[in-house]
Amino acid sequence: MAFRIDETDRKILAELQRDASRPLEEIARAVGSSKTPVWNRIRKLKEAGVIGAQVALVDAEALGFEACFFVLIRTAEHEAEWQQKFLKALKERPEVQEAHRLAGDIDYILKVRVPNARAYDAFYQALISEVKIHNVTALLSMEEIKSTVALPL
Amino acid sequence: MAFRIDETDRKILAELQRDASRPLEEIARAVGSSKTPVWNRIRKLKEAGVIGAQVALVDAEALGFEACFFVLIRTAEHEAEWQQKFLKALKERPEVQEAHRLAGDIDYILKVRVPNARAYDAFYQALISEVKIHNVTALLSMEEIKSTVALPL
DNA sequence: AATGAAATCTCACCGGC
DNA sequence: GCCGGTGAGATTTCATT
Repeated sequence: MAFRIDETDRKILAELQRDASRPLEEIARAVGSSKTPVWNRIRKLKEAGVIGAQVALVDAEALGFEACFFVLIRTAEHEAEWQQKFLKALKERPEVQEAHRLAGDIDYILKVRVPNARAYDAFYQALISEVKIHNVTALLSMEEIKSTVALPL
Repeated sequence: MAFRIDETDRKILAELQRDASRPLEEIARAVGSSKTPVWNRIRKLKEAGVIGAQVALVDAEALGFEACFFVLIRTAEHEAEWQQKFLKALKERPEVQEAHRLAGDIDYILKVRVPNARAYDAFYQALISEVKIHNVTALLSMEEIKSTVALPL
């Protein structure tokens, strides 16, 4: 199911991951080709779902989202019904930017972005009132050293 | 320093975080305004750095990036020189999508995206040979339940 | 099949009101 | 804040390799 990518596709994706707002002609020049072939490749990559949405990145700090937590979750429950409810809760809460189910000791990790510690506590209280959770550890970020959505192509 | 945002700005940012490829007129309609005022607001938000780059989101799975690790790091070293070297290493490695310095017991958390477990091991070996690290725990993601860059505006 | 020229059409951007 | 003009650039077609 992994989409077949050649070197030119790879370069195009790398460019679009960096800055998708530039004119097609500039992208084409950057990858050493020209408009039409690059445009056709981009179209195919979009059709195949390799390229998804095109979004504007917004500065969290500038808007006062000063707190970022990584939340490690252990649960006693492993029934399908409980999991359904838990996943639904995560997907519905916009402060959850990432949620992964893990292998091993810890069952889930979340990345939660909120204005301040108080807002995190509100989130936490709401979550544990919705679903039963065995053990929670919150790691508070002091400094965002690096943050990118770009894949290492 | 937090930029002053009103309700209309908030709606505009929410739209641009969802899909920045739509024509200005559509954005304007979605936020209940019209082209000129929306355009002026977007310009100001860009000048203020609230809106950063515009990027294409690329599907990691479709390109064979099947493995995602969260790496918890404890270190004995806390001197400036060591930290410099460590941060530099993280910033230079493209497989590190996120890196945060933490408060508390664990010093750093990384999010590392690689094609497979072998590639993670290569990354890990390279990292610990560059800088001395006291203790590392890798959490392997089995399932990406949610992943968004959008802030909960 | 891939390219590049060229034609058309959409829309960002900037003026007047 | 609305309206409309202008030109850049996206999208399509076509001739060429």
